[in-house]
Amino acid sequence: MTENQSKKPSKSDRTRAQILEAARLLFAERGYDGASIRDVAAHASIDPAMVIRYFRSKDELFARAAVVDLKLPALRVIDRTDIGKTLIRRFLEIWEDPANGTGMAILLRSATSNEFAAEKLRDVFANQVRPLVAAVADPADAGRRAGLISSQLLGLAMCRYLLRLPPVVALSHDEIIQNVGPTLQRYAVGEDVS
Amino acid sequence: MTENQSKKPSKSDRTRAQILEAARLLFAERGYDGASIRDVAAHASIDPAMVIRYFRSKDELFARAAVVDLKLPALRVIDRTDIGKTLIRRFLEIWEDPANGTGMAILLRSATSNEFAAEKLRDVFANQVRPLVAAVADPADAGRRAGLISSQLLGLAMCRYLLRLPPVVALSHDEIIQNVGPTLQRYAVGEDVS
DNA sequence: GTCTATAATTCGATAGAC
DNA sequence: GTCTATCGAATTATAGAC
Repeated sequence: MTENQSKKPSKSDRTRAQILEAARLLFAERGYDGASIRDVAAHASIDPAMVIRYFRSKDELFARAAVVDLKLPALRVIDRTDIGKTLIRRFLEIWEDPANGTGMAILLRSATSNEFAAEKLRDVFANQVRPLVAAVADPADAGRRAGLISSQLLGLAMCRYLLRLPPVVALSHDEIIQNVGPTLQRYAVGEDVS
Repeated sequence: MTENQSKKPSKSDRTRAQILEAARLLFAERGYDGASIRDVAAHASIDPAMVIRYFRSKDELFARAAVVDLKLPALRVIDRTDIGKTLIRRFLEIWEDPANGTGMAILLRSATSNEFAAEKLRDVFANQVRPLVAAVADPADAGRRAGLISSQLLGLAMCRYLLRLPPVVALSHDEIIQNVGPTLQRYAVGEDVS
């Protein structure tokens, strides 16, 4: 934070990056409790003490690893009549891209048993998903609509990428877009009730 | 298993039931890793050694606690035109009933980081959800349709009961039925693609 | 049937040599 | 900057007294 604001990729930086990469991989695969500092160190081929030296504690390491930027603002200028398909396409891009998909997997894998992860996931909803919905729908309904959209998308992620339910894993991108797109379209801009 | 097939609720049986009830509550709230045998014992007001004596191991205790019977076969004789609303109503009944809701919470809370829980949840899908869908839809499509239905229902459970996303918690039963019902209806018997 | 005492691991984190 | 050695706490599980 003090010295390296421009060029040199010092050895410290590379070691730190290696630790963080190993941590992201293991947290995404096994969750917070299932990935020990010793596991992370072994996967990064360094000593466990180095993990603490660079990140102070396991909690801080997890906090650095659990960073998500869905880059949804780029979707703001879209056609309201196609928002359902646009959302589900972006969802597939995010989850099947190594960087963003890993970030979401880290949060979702631990959110059921780790309050910090749960809070971070609620933050992603409040700061990234809901504002997008508010931009295309009545702001008064945005919370409820964004909640319904999130319920479908988190459930799909659970079944396809974490729980790996065979029939959901087997779905092609086109099948997902054709089936889930209309659901999201209705949740986002369809006529609502009471 | 050997002696008590009829009447007496012996002290053993009562102790065993107390342990199991405490375990179900804590597994549902904190997940497999978060609920220790010591926690369970303390909550049942007995000694930790008793938990092992009655259930042999933590794994076996979890297996006994993670029992789910959704009682979906009772839904088989329903109108195809109303299956969406019927399913979402049954979903709300299950999750907001202390017995069944706790069972599902136990599985879902741990399924992301515990392979046994994940396998049990896949079993519930294969043996309880999918057969119901196969009874009302083309059996050739049953897996895909049941997978889509599960993605919406598990996602709703995650957002409402585990993650507790505020806008989803705030939804009334009627709002959920009105919004999610049509989604499930289309997944169950709507025209499909590719 | 219940509890005390403890074995055997595993974990996160620290101290200090080099 | 990296590693060895280890501490202290928590865990599951066992042995045995009462």
